[in-house]
Amino acid sequence: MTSRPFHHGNLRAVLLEQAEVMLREGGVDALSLRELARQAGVSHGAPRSHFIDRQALLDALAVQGFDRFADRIRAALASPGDLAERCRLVGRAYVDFAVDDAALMELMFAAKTTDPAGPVQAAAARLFQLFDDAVAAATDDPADDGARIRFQLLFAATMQGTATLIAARRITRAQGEVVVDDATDALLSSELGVRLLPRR
Amino acid sequence: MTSRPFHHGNLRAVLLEQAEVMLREGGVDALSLRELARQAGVSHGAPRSHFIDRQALLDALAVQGFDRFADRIRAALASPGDLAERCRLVGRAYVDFAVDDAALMELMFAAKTTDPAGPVQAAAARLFQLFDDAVAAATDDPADDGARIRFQLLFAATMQGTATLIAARRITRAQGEVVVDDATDALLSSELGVRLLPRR
DNA sequence: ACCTGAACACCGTTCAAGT
DNA sequence: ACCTGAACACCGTTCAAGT
Repeated sequence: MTSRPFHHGNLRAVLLEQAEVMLREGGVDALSLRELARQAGVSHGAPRSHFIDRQALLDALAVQGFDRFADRIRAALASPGDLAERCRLVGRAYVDFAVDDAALMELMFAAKTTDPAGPVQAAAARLFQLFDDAVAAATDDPADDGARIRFQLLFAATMQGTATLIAARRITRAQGEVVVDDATDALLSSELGVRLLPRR
Repeated sequence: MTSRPFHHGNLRAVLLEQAEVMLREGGVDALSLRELARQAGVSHGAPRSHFIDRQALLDALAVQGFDRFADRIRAALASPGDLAERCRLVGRAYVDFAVDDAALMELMFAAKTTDPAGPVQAAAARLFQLFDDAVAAATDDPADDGARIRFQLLFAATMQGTATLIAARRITRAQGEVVVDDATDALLSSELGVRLLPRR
């Protein structure tokens, strides 16, 4: 209702905000620069001043997405409870985000942005660093880098895959929660899990 | 070099074949009906006789993809070796397919086709039925449907996620193989795995 | 520095018409 | 049944010009 606060300084922010809405409503395909410009009340050439092309806007959305994702994971990691319980919570936060923002998630993990030095890959690295730190803090053997990486990759892969199966409607959300719990149990009781985190 | 064998009966097949090439080379975005028609030497309206719209062609590609995927999994399941070894092979076949045909895989698991009675979901069901049959054949407790489903979902999720992480260039292919092996070990030695497959 | 507006080349989709 | 070709509405991108 409130008319957009003018389009002087903040067109970039307005475009990003509206883009996220369009993304959630119609997926990547529904995201059009011209439509975005129309909604913002500017000419179709205006976005060019802030995003060199469509991919640049998608990249910016991906960076935002990774940062927001990281916030959720951080919150789950900081929750009370023992290690297994916190693992489950992180897993659910992972899957919840990936399912609720499925189109954004697709964007984040689409390999369009292959540049390893780019801001998207950097934002992704910040997210995955959280897992690394969390496992490092919980382990009895902080020096065992190899096992730590293997453990967290296995964890991330399982959650990522669970989210994909839900998004593809191969399984329901409820089934997804069971998978998360089963995965947590299997991981913590595996050779790798016991080596890193003997507590329990 | 060989001029297309005319476009009488087989335009549909020609379009699909060429579409798969374009898909592999440039991703979904690079797939244009008009370009496809141009390559086939027909007018831009011709594809309409075989695919009602672009999505219909994408769906047909997805169905083909699931069937080809199923062939690979079947081959891995039929290979010699003990259960753990066959699990690893299936996992690698899963990840290999998903990485080599990343764009096709994206198409297959994109939720565009939400219709549960559609041919895409049916083709997907045929694939996942293979996992179900394989676990059922290997288990000592064929009646435990719940555990079987949970086990195979956990397996599929892990492989799917591993493939996504590789495609997103978060991990290398070599790291992916380690994840597959670790996942196999963790799954088979988990409570769920031991319940179903006590051998070993 | 930011935005406008015309221009260009490319789409998907529809549909009457041909064979 | 299958294909043509014009028509329509929509894109992304470029770029000179304005402020």
